[in-house]
Amino acid sequence: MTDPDVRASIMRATYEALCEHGYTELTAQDIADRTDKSKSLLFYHYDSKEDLLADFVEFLLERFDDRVEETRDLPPVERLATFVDWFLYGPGEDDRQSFHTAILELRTQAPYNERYREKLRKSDDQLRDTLEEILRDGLESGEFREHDPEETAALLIAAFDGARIRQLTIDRDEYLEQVRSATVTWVFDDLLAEDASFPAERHPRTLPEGDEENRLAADFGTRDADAERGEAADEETNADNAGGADTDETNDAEARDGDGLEDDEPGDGDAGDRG
Amino acid sequence: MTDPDVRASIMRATYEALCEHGYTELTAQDIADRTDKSKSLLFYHYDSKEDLLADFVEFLLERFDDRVEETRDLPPVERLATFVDWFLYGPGEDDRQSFHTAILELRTQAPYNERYREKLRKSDDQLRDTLEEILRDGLESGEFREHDPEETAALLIAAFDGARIRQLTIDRDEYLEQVRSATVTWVFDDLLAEDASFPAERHPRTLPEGDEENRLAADFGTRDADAERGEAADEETNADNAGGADTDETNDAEARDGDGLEDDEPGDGDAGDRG
DNA sequence: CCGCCCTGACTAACTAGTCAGTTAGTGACC
DNA sequence: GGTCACTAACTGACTAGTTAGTCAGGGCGG
Repeated sequence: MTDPDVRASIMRATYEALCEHGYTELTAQDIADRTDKSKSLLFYHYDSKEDLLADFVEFLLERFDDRVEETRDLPPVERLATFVDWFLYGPGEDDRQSFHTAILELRTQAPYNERYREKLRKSDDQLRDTLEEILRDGLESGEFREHDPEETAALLIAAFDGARIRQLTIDRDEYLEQVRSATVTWVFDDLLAEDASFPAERHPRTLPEGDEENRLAADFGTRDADAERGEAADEETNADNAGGADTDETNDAEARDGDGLEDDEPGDGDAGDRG
Repeated sequence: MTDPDVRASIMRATYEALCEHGYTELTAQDIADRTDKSKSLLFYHYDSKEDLLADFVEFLLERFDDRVEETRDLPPVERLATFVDWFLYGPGEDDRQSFHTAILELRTQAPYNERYREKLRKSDDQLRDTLEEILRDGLESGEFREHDPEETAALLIAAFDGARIRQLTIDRDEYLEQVRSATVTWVFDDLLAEDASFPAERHPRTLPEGDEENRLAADFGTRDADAERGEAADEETNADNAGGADTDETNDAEARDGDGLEDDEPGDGDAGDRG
């Protein structure tokens, strides 16, 4: 993979395909269909589908890094609140939902796939380091009471991840609000010194405009592409650009500055290859 | 499915096959191979593979119900401690691990599969009801301080589920201990009235004998079957009883009283069918 | 004319589900 | 006690559909 534009275009196509089909039903053809190139080209650039998906996870990590960087200047309490909101957004943002559903499927393959596992571990490191950094900063500045940042970080990540997973898988939206509320009660209110109280959600459940919920889609041009594509799609066995996703110039520009892919909360993995 | 013995035998085979292959790589043949019957019979008893798996989840729920019932007499604090241990067992119990890994894969299919989603929701109800009951009992008896049992239950389930998932997927065992410890610090220590302190883990990380970790396997005869089976297995395309799992009399007896399948912490689901 | 990007057509492997037919059991009737 | 009718349980062989990955070659810029 030499050309970064080609990569960006494949990554975008992969993102869209994942949203529409989920991970297990994702085929190489699905990805190619969202490109103006053929399926064969995917195997020209990548040795296997797994290879491609692993690169996609890598791509996600780069994005996540950038997002974390943006918050570095905020005071600990604000940063912590932002962190919470990354996880406990929505519900009601369909593209994000279906994307995270797909990523969750991918995560559950990690125990059987060392490549995925490795990437997801890296992601877990990033996430935990970030959160621990926030907590330590708060300790140093005296905004937070004495506590064990490592354990607390583990608890928060596990709780938020668990809430999201249950919301996605059993469609129980109440987990998001309840876990947020319980976390504030049991953890944040104690964490903060006497007078302070933990700030409320940034993007409240009722979004002011259709603004925030379009970020992801907009960054990747998903919505537009969907609209344009409409029917047309495919007639039998042609993998050509019927579903062409974008005009070529906007392609790399968009992909480069839009930040897409909210949180990616990596999973983890274990075990060896299957029998 | 009229004959309960046949069902039990299929359930056992499904359990074993799931442990060995995981959910996504599970084939009808894999299940049949762990039976002394043919693959065709599975489709005689069930309309589809999905049908069979849905029944398997149902089967799991029945088991879980029984387990919950067993703890009903314990005082709230004890029950709560037992509950924690159900989730945060191990690591190091390989059969449980691989089983839960497989079930996690199944859970992530729930967003695309109404049948699974429905069953998993039922399981979620059971779990939450149980935990809320424990918390309310503790409130009534004065053992627990004032709090919101619903929110607290959501937090605990999400945190434990999240910890387990991260342990399974990225193979980060530390989540189990850290989340347990953080939960005791932030939640249980506050929950309990002044003097009391939350009891330690029942089956400590270093198991006294090889006793507890064999429960699951023993109940289903996994270990023995594995050992007996050894090589032999299959030569080309015969689905006969080369891997016969048990002598026929022991079959139903075992399946009937052994309780197998520890916790099953159901996930949830959403969305519609795939495109 | 070389080498890179790219493609359509193909295949090899796999697997859910079907189907025509066999076997074993049960009861009824002589 | 024999045999006939009927049925539920069961099977091996087969099919239809799917999809990752290959390959021989086309075009084109330098």
